Amino acid sequence: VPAHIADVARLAGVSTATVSRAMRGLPNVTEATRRRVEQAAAELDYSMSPSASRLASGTTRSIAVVAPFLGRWFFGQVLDGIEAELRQAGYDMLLFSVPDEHSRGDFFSRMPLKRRVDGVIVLTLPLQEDEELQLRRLGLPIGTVGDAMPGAQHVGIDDEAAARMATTHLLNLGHTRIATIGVGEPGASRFTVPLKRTQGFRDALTAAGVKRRPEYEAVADFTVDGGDAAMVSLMSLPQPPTAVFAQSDEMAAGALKALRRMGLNCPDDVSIIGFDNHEIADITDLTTVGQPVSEQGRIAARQLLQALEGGYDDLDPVITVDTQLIVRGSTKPPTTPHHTDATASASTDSRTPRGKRRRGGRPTGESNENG
Amino acid sequence: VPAHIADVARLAGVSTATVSRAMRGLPNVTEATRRRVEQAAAELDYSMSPSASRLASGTTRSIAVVAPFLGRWFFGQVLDGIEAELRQAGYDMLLFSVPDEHSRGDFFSRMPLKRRVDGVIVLTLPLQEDEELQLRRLGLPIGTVGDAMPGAQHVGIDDEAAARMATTHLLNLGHTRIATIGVGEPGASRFTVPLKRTQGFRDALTAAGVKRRPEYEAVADFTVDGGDAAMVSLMSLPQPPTAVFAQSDEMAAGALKALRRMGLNCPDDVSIIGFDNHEIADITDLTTVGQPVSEQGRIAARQLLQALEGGYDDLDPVITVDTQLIVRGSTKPPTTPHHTDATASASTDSRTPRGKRRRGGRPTGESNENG
DNA sequence: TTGAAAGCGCTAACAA
DNA sequence: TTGTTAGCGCTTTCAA
Repeated sequence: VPAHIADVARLAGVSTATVSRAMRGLPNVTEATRRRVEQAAAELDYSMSPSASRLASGTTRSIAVVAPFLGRWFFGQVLDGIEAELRQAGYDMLLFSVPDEHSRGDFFSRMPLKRRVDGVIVLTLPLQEDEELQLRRLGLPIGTVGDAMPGAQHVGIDDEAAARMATTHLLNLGHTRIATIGVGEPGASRFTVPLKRTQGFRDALTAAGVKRRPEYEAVADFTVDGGDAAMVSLMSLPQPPTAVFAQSDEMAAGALKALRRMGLNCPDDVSIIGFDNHEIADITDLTTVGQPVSEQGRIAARQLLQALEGGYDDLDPVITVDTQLIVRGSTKPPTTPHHTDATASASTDSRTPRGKRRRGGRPTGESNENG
Repeated sequence: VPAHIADVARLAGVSTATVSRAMRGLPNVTEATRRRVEQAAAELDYSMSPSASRLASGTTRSIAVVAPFLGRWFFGQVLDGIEAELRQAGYDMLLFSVPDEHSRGDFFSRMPLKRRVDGVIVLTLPLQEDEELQLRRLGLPIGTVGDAMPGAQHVGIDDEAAARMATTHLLNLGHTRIATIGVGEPGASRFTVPLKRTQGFRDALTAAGVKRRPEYEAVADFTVDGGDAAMVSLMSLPQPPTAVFAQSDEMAAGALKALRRMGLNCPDDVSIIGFDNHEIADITDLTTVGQPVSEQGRIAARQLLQALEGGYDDLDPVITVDTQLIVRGSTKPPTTPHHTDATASASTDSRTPRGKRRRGGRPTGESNENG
């Protein structure tokens, strides 16, 4: 039999209202009273009933997180960041995953968040217009990570600048036959990440005076297998690329797999640069563009909490975190041609510091300060 | 202004009690009435308040999942399985992560689950005695995945048999200098997985008449870096092993990294077998022991729901799922010695079918049927 | 700063 | 099968 607020009130010699105030740390309670209440609560091993509290207050102190997958590295990292921040603030975290069309349709039609949470964080989920509408009709503050949504708080990276940085790294090594893997299927979804990264890729080529070749832009779905298949088709071209910018480390890993199967070597035959600084990038010695993933989750959570606790106004609608070039063993100058230099240059503006070294003898990194 | 149950009742021309019954699909409602209620609810865009429902019914229709990390592959996979199962049953999933001593102490002392959930699933979290006690005092049904807890439902694999299978694979290739990576620090925690896997490792050696060497049992913490460090120390022995059984794919990946750095080749210089069939195993062409991870989450959730919905009794207290040897390119006979055969044999009992081929030309696999 | 009392929106007995 | 009604355990006015 759990203790009730009335039991605590009785033991502390105050009213239930005072217990409620004291337990929630409201300001209008004497220190002495608060202490007595806390002691009584401890003695009775009291903890309030969230349902009763929620019903009475109309606030849930819960946040929903909606993600397409839970089992992928990126989402796990973001979740970790969100969880840490929410727990610290005493909020509950409800998890919803919408991996396929079915669960997704179900989710958006039934909107199981309805009177359940105070806010929502959406992770890299390209929403249809009507889905967005459904979400917005909840009337809750919404945060997004990785893929922006008009009108919602957003934290992410500058995908275009990061892609330029990756591509420029390859250009600076002397490559000119550079392909990218990850281009979205035309009009397939509203997943904007590949659009932006492809744009950055093209811009870097243009800036370097390298002609864009459509056959060097391979569609893939950000999975290992997708990267594998894309690499196979790239290497089957009459003139295969000497360097590849994979728009995710998972696709890069697939590309490496494909090369191995074809008896080709990276970086001797083809240089590959990935994106994310996934754990497999470290393991496979993959040059990549690092982004602070769980940090983005933490920021998104913090922003949402801030919106809830009053300060809707002084909220940055968009927060952009830095990316960073991490050079490992998967990129090097092409075997034959004109090698210029091994330094990347892909910052958003020309004031970006160059040649920063990371502490502790880890790979050379260059920051891309934006936001 | 959201509609209330009274509004629906009015519109449907019934009482609130009937609305409640109809909406929850209770049996004692006429089809006609139910339809009218549902129409009214749809018309008013009504959805019940979970807090009110919980307060009145005393049941939360929520499950807590407690995990040490959210960002690691294994946990993400399990979560995915749990989430799918819970959502289907209309349960909410609350996530708690306890990555460090601080958050862990906080969690177990404040027990934020108290009146919040109907059941708990604990993922591979080796609990201290008092923590276990705290959990049990909640009086809720508890399920565990990966690391058992006395008195709680459990789903997992037969770690000993699986480790025997892995080790026997190396033995059958002709190796005799076989090390393992992942042995727990003596008495460090109650994390039983490495204990069991090490036991299986030793048993396989003994069964093959190979003498056990203490220096071939390297302590590591199931991370990439831990595997790396362990591999370095193994290869620095006067007589380094020719084959290594890493007790997780992440440690195996670390071992591969270490080898690469030392200028050694896998499998030419050292064979490595991992454990889990993590995505990196596929990527790095690693022979490993596969286990159905998200499936274990799904099963754990299903069991817990079953316990909640009445059938505490006819519940298997322990469910063991099969593991499977997945042979890839990281294991081969040692360069010099006596090669016997390339077939593994590590089943729990002698009736285990042998030499099963997986459909579709994937790597040879052998099932380890237990449970 | 504290207390009294009226809800918050539903569910579960019980009665019909 | 349906309705009536008394809670579920808090929070929040409002008054003191």
